[in-house]
Amino acid sequence: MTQASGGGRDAESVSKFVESFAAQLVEAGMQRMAARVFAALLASDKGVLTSAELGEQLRISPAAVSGAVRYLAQTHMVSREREPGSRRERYRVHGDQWYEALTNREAVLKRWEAALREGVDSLGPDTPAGRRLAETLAFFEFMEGEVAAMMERWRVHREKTFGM
Amino acid sequence: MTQASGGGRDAESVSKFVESFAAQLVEAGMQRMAARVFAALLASDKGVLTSAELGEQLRISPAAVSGAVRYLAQTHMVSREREPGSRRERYRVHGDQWYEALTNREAVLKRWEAALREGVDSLGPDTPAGRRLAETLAFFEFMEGEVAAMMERWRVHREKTFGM
DNA sequence: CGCTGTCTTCAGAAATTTGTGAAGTTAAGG
DNA sequence: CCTTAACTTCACAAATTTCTGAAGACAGCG
Repeated sequence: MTQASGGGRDAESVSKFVESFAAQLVEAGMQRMAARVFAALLASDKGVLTSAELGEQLRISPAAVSGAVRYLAQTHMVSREREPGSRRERYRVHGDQWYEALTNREAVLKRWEAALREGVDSLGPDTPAGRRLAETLAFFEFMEGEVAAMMERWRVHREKTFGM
Repeated sequence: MTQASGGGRDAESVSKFVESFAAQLVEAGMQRMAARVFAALLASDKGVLTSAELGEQLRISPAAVSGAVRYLAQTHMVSREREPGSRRERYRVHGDQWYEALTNREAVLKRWEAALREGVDSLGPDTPAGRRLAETLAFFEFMEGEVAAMMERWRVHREKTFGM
């Protein structure tokens, strides 16, 4: 049997969750196919699916899977594994790694900071606009440190709550 | 004179910063016009511009300004002010309010949490996938508290650094 | 060495998003 | 009230993005 009672793991329940969570991700700016693939992985039993499984479950072409997976791997939301002795590839969501990646807007922050620094510079640090930019810059610099500390606290909290 | 020496506030310096900062915002998912309008406000002397000024500086139609400003106001990145005794409207970036808004993904977080909760429920809390979703949910709940505390620390830090 | 399963790349069709001009709405000023 | 400045809404053209089928590349296997 695929599934029996109550809180079911039947195809429809899974699909319902996948689509609704993906919709949230899309709204937050993620590409649609990437979001759907990611949600499908999250909802899978092992946290691992092959390209074919993804394609079948989501009803999308191999090309779409390929594109989505490339994006997800680049942003470290999933990792790819070569199933040894086969040309199949498997994609895995690492459970605790992906939201760290989510927080890893670090690269993004760095670029924002660079743009702001240039702005302070070119508008002049003593102009009102320059001061405004400088304060914004300070905020991002502050954030960067805080986020790191926060993730550390999360790890501790996680151990306590979910055991290791 | 509009500007004299060195770190110039000439139209070109401003425009260069505006476009480059806007580009970063776009890359992070913001609509292009909204990003440009916002950057222009950030780089303005008073942090306030009228619709006409925005349109002229960015070379965009009133319709585009209107759309951008609506988005920015909805997300609390800027506030609108009726200039009293005139039909002009002015848009202001609040210097210290907008990045609080940036952090106010709270509404977003809430919706993610809702979707995850539904997922845990429908996949079953004792399935591997259910447990994975539950942990993710816990992460977001943890985040929500942390972000609030972090912003409080920023306010303190800000006072110290920039005076009150 | 050639066959075959699997992923990737590519060109183009389809859908979506974006920005504009023009018409519509609102309210200040005479 | 009527006029008119200022913002908003709307329909559409243009640009961009998205997804697919088909061809290509790569690597196991016989």
